[in-house]
Order: sequence, then C-alpha cells, then structure tokens
Amino acid sequence: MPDTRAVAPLLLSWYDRHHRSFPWRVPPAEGQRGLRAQPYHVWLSEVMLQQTTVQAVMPYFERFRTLWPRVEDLAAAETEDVMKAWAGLGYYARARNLKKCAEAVARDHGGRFPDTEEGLRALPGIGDYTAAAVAAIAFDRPSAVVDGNVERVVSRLFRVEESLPAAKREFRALTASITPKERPGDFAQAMMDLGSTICTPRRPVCALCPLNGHCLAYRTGAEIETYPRKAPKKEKPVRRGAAFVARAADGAIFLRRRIDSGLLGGMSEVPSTAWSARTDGATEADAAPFAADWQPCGSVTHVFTHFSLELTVFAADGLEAIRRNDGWWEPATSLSGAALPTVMKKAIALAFPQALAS
DNA sequence: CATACGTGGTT
DNA sequence: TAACCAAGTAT
Repeated sequence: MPDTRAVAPLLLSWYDRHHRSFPWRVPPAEGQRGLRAQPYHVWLSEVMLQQTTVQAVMPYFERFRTLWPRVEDLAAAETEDVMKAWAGLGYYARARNLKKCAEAVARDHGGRFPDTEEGLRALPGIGDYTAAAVAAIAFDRPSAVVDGNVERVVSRLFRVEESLPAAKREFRALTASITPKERPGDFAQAMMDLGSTICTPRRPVCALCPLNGHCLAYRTGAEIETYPRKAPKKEKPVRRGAAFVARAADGAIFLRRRIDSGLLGGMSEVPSTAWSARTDGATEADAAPFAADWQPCGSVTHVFTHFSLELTVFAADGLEAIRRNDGWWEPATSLSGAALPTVMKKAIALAFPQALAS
C-alpha cells in the first residue's frame, strides 16, 4: 500500500508550483493567507464543470458572473434568461437546477451557501461530488472530493482492480484516506489538476508525477492506462425525425418551448416530429406544424449521450407571421441569443445559413 | 444499480 | 473515424 500520509504534502508542494489559474480560483499563495474563493463562484463553476471541459466553461462562467454577480441576482433572474445564457453548454437540467438552487439559497439561507457537505448536498443540482468540492474549496472542510480525475489518480495510486461504477465506494474511502485536514481545498484542486495534466487517461506523464514514488500501478509496472477499470459501454442506437424551420418575410423564425422535463427540457426548438427508431426513411412533410411550401433541404446528424439523431430538415420561407398559441416568431435580430440547443442551431443553419450569423 | 441527460475536443 | 473523454446528478 502507498504511504497515505506522504501523498498530501507531495501533492500540495507540486500544486504550489504547477497549479492552473482560473477565474473561479484563488491561487494557493493567497489561500495560505486566508483568502477564499466566493462560495457562489465555486458553486457556479463546479456545476458548469460537471461533465464539461474547462475550455467550454470559461466563457459561460464569465458571462454568468457579469449578468448575475451575486446568488441573489441569479435567484431573481428570469428562468428563460438563464436558459438563454446556458444554451450550448449542454445537460440543461443543470441550468434548471442552478436557478432552483439559487432561489433556495436566497430564500432559505439568507443568500449564504450552507458551509457543510450535508447542507450543500440537500440543494438542487448538488450531488456528492459538488457538495464535497464546495465544502472543501470554499469552506475548508476536509471532505473527500471524488470526480473522474480523482477516480483515475486513486485507481492507479492504489491499483484498484474493481470496475466502475461498482468501485465508487472504494474510491471515496481511498480518497478520504489521503485527504489532509490542512488545505483540503487545495488538495482537491491539486488532485484534479494532476489528473488533467499528468495522470491523464492516455499516455500519462508518470516521469513528472510527484506521486510516482508511491504509485502502485507505476511501481509494479502495470498497464497504467488501463486504470480505472470500467464496465463495457452500450452502443448508441440511431433515432430519426424531421424538423421544420419556418421563416417569415421579415426574417423571424418560428420557435416553440420544450417541456421542462426530459431531453433539452425547457429549451427552445423549431417544430419537430418525435424522434423514433423508425428506419424506413420516409420523409414526413405532412407532419409539418402548419401548411406551407415545405422544401426538403437535407439532414443534420447530432450525437447525444445515449443515441444519435438524424434529423431531416424542411424549410419554408417568406411566410406571413400569423400569431399562434403553440409558439412564437423569434425576430432575426435576437435569434442567436435564443435558448436554442446546438442540435436546433444546426437545423436552422442548414435551412437558412445566415440566420444565426448576427 | 441502470439509465437518461449535451456538447465539443482528442486520438 | 469511431471511440473515448470532461470537475456528475436525478430518478
């Protein structure tokens, strides 16, 4: 077994020299002087970073912080504006829960985030990972912060043979065994930095790792890339459907709002048929939301987490923007700022290449 | 415990 | 290029 006491000092020393800088972070030197990142910023960044890359998150984080500087501002915002600001980041339940969480903090906690893992865990959109991360980073709690990076580091450090997701409990216990009471927030961020820059999924740079002297997988000559062990994945089915992009004479595009639950919940869309597993290849101009001169203009493919979608796109142009109760005509000038998920932007761009240029 | 839930980048 | 991956959560 690795010497669990030796890990944290080595890792923190490495972090002091090699930490990455982000808008939501406080550098370790300032942390040592007692400065802490704002819980609101830590929480916002952690939610955005769930299953999402730092690069993708960066502009969204800055945008949210500008639009809503405090959690009370976010709590008071229009949900539709939050969805618009989140559009393109994916996993839209996060945006809905983000708003609910802000409201709960403002209403039930006087605008202050709970400072314990348990208190945080009870809020919408905050699970085991985020509760532990916010508790450690914002409130100096020695919680076991386990994300995908940490699972990878720990699985190699201790050469864990059990597969994910069954190994979750073991990873949590092992992480707790190396988490220090001093600087737990820096330790958590250091583990994640190590996982994303040194202990990478493929081609890890073990020669530069501050923990290589204690890493069981490294010391025993194991095939390091094969950790963590994972259960085999299921293959993605293909679903098909049709989308109808209607443009008025003034350039407005007809949009609808999807129901709050399920895929792309609460986001905007162009009228579409259901997405089925049907493979007969029929076109369905007759499934259009209203009568018009619908012209087929090709198809777009979009890959979701658990299926691929092939969307046949129909377009109609120069329509009279008659008022309808099942949607609205989004003006050309505001279309690019609408709450449109990427798949819908693809469909609109195929029908009218300049529509989203704005 | 398994499944639903986005998107864009990398290999 | 198909596969894999990225700071997970809710049900």
